[in-house]
Amino acid sequence: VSTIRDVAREAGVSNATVSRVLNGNYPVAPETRERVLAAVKALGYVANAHARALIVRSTGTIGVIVHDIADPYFAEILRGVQQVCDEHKRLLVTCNSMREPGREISYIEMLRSQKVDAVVLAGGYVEDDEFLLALDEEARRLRSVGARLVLCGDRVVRADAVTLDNANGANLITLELLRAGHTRIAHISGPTHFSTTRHRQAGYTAALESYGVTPDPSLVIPGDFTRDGGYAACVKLLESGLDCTAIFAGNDQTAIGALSALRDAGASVPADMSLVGFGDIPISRDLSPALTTVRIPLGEIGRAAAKLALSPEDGERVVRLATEVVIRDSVASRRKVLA
Amino acid sequence: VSTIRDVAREAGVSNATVSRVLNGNYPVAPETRERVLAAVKALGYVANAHARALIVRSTGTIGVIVHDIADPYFAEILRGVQQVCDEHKRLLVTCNSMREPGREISYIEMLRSQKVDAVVLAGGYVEDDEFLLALDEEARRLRSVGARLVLCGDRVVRADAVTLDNANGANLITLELLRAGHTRIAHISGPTHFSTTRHRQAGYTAALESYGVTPDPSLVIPGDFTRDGGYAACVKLLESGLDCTAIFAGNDQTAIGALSALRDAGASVPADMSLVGFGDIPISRDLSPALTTVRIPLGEIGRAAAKLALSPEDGERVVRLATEVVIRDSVASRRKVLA
DNA sequence: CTGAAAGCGCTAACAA
DNA sequence: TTGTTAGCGCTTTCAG
Repeated sequence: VSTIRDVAREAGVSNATVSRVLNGNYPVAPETRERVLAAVKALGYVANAHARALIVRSTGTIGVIVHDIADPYFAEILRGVQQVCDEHKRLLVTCNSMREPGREISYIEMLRSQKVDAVVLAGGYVEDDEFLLALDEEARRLRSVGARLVLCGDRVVRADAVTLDNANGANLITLELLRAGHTRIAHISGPTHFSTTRHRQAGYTAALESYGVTPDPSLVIPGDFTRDGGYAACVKLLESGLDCTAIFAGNDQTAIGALSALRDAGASVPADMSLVGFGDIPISRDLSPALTTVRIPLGEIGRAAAKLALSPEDGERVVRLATEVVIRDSVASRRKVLA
Repeated sequence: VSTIRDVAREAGVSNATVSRVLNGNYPVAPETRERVLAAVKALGYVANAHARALIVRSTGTIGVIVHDIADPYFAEILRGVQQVCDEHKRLLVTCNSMREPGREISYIEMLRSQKVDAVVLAGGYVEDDEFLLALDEEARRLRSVGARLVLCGDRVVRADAVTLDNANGANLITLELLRAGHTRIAHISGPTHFSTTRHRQAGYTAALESYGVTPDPSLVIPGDFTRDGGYAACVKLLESGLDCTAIFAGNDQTAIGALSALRDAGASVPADMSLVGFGDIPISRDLSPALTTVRIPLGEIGRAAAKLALSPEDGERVVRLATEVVIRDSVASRRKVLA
């Protein structure tokens, strides 16, 4: 429990001198400097970050709120954020909202009380007026103390953002299925009220229409972006007896669940059923069959978000990241079958 | 940027009264209370956590250091820690050491300056004297300010710990392979100098010997506990032309890499090669074939560690968690083949 | 180059 | 029940 005073006494100087040595932003005699450093090491002294934060404007801390830390999607984003934070010697505070919008607001408030330099909100946002209003208000308050809110995904309120063209990605991957000759394509969607869910479904529908196939509402099964949700949705799809030859899962976790459901049902992928996902989380390539999916530059999202969070200039910047289809082995061509 | 004084002025009371309303640990007239609460809401006031931390003993924050946030192994532990922290309304600060011991020490120091109530060190520890000495010193310092260090894995220094019988788990899974008739069993191990690596390898060797098969050093290939490391090690194993019928991967990530290497080499699992892992991360059951592995109660480790971190009573407590073999589809019986 | 002193925003005695 | 006041440990003018 040693304070700056203890170090000062040990080194035979004033506490102001110790402070100057530690912060290195002021001239100090080399010899004095040595003595102070020796005292610091001897006592294992580290400055009280809170006392410091009371004075200095920046705490060097940034907060990030994710839906679920153990979901590879967020884990990869988080790793990107961490990377940039480490490079800049910033501390990262992680919070799990478990997909509860109310908790996200509470966390922002908590982070605000911690005087973080910025908060990164990673993940889809529920499209609910009350939530959006509260979020906007928090963004405003953060701004009023020189801090920032950075959104990842869709820019639902006025704030810095790293965005993704979810609709386009969904369009492209659906087109891939269409091009392979599939017309009865099921879609396991995400949680309702999430902008991500809506955009991906929109891209799917648009692709269908652009190919002249009328979207069949009974082919879109609600999911929740989790592995178990994907499994359950796929079981439901199979039991319903709906005839489809391909499934577009709303995200990779959902695809993983669907893949296992298919396997458990004795259906072979892609021979009996083609399957695609969205996200390209690392495990996708190691699945059997390796998953054809939409690549989201997850790490890049995190890095870009962290850079926005750390750069002091204000003004609602938007970084737009591209998605691309990555073809692997989970789609079979129906043309060949027909030929 | 409103302070407690602004709220006090707005409500027409003193700052002490505001403090009492907010902390709710002192009698305040209901009518006054209402006025204060109204002012708080109107101003969007949240107390400055740092000013508070300067006075109150506990900051309600706990820090956790993991090797890699995006590794499912640590992500699951982290989720457990988060869960308990949420239940107790504690803030969690997450740090990534990227497997660098030096960085772990730096992080503990940083967390100490943040006056966290405890730091949880999740993951294997390098068995290096300098590191261990530094770690022990940090544990002592943490203790001296009423904080705690909680270890997950092996109890390498005097501190609270959640331990795991790695040797036993490795022994059991190797026995499983032996029982299926395999005698030429390769082992892809972990990073050198990690206690976890050593213990798992020891369990493997012991199992072999208990079955009367002499361990062949050329069958243990160094790995690094990552997917790519597992892939590379497996390729090396295949190229070396060593005859083995089964592989015990040091952890599941390694097994995933090995599985892909095997697939890419055209070898079928388990028909051509049996494969087992260690950890039972969630994805293990979704692999093809589903992976036979050693189950580690990852979430439970996190929860137990968090509980130790939050419980004030001191005194180097050790929570011992059990591992168990979970049989899935990646091991083939060689007896049948011979029969 | 170094020291003395003010004060960051809050809580906790101590008074009233 | 409420207000006044003394710090928590640090940084930062302002003197010297």
